[in-house]
Amino acid sequence: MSTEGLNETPATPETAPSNFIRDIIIQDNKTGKHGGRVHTRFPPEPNGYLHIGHAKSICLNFGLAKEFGGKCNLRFDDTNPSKEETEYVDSIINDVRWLGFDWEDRLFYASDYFEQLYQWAIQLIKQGQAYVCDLTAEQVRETRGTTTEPGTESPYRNRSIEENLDLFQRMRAGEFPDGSRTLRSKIDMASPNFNMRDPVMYRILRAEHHRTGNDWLIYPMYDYTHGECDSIEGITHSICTLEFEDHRPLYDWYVESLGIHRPQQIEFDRLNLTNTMLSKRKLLLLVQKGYVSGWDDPRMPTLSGIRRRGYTPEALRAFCGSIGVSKTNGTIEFPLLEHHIREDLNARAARVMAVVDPIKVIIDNYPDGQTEELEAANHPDKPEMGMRQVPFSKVLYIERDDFREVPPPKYYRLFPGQEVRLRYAYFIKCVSVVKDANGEVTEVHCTYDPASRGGNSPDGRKVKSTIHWVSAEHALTFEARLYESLLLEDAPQSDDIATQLNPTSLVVKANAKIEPSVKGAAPNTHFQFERVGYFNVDLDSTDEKLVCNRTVQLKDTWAKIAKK
RNA sequence: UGGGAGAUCGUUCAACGGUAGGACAGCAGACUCUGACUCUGCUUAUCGGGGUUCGAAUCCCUGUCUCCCAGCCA
Repeated sequence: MSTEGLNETPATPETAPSNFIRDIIIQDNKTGKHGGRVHTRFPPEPNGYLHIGHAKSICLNFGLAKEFGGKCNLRFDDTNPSKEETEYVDSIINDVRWLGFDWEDRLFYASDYFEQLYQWAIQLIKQGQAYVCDLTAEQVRETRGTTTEPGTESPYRNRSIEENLDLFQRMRAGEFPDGSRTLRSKIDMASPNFNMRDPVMYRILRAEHHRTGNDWLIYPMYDYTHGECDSIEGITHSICTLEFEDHRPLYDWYVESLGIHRPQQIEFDRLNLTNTMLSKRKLLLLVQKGYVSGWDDPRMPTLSGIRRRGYTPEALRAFCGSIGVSKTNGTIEFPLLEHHIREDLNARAARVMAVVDPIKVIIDNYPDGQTEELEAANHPDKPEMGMRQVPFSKVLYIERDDFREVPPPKYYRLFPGQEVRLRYAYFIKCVSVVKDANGEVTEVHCTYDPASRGGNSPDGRKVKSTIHWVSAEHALTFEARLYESLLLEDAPQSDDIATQLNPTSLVVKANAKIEPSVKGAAPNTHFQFERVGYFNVDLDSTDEKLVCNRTVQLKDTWAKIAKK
């Protein structure tokens, strides 16, 4: 059986209300501000893997472009070679594509523009708006001033244009050691906005760049780079997160000073999720310190992690559409994400019976050695997904949690004297139990009602509960990986990640049992294990050993009742 | 105690001077061969104080609280 190639279900933007950025675009189109054009971009730095926070930005940028008949570029903001790697570039390309977006032939790199940026820097020098500064990093910091005091001007601020041109050219040529000089913009050391206090445009940095190799010894800073890249690409709306609000005056200063196309920077709030780390720096730490198996560990909030966990692009897009866009600094509750993956998988995932924590059930009055095939629906609401045969025999496994020797109040499942239905099979009644030396129940003995074959009794008798099962003889043994949040609930925010980790974020059930129909299912096939949760086949699966990840549990009303 | 940006149900997004609405969560019920799904119902909000107005979440003033900014990171 296979659910390969789950049908594409369209994201539902029409269910999402408008947002302030959409309103700005509508207004701009009305006034003809950008000639009715909409051109956005998603500009990650290739210094880590994309996470679900990036998904919000991706959906926003590509989504807006699509909605307004515009374009969206993918551009790598690769101006700091010391942190960037090709591995990250590749993963980002893969992840954006997986999410379902297409930049066509518009894949760019800030490094594509290094020469142009250099020429523009010369222009600013010639315009008297940039100068080479010999101050050390520490001196620059000391002279920057404070929130209440203005900074002091660099003694090198008034060098002649000729000297600046010469020095800058020699910076590029490699005549000076790393960190010894910078090119700075000549703006206003007394500005209340620190970004305007003669910001650094270029630093000397001998580091191999993942694309330009050792061609450059000087690298442009983000602020000097971003607006110009947007400008070159004809970006109309440059959408970024809130922390860049203070940078907007500088963004504008560069494109205006250069006299080039001026895109419009708009800031929105970055995604925060309860109980979830969404900082590249901390995620890198988790990987480096080995707290997770890698960037694609299914507990990671990276796109590669949640993909491996079994989240679908459709669910992610629906989630991103549902959370809205604003400037409020909020935190989305994780259950909203879970709602969207359940909604998607409920509609599409094939049903299957699997027992994660097995306990043996023996049907005393069932003939020894007999096997029969029972018919089961692959999806309760989708007959077109077909039926399958599930083998039944005398010895079965059921979920340990579906049997209690002493039932708590409102417990509908199996206990001595109680009759339940085995899904698609028979009514069974518990008659006795066998225990080991420790008093643990090892076997539950039942009798079945042959007249109830298929799951209904001709006498109209009702049972309170239907439970899932597998035939011991026919079941496949598999490894179920049960995930919980990587972080402890209410973990205090701190850099000491170790103390915040949930010790049960991964529980491996090596002896889980599943019906034989799943044999050979391809990696990342999604299933609903009935009454347990949504699972997908993990990459670690082999022909000999099936490994499944629990994507998310089914909602569990019983768990709530039991708690009370 | 400088500058920038915010504040609407528990959470989040809407309402753009004219009935405060949706989603998630929660609660109660119906249905059910998944205690799932689905369906029904319910609870709960305009940060405080002033003003303008026939009418204010929306405009004005004022106070409070939260977030961001002093990398040669992005």
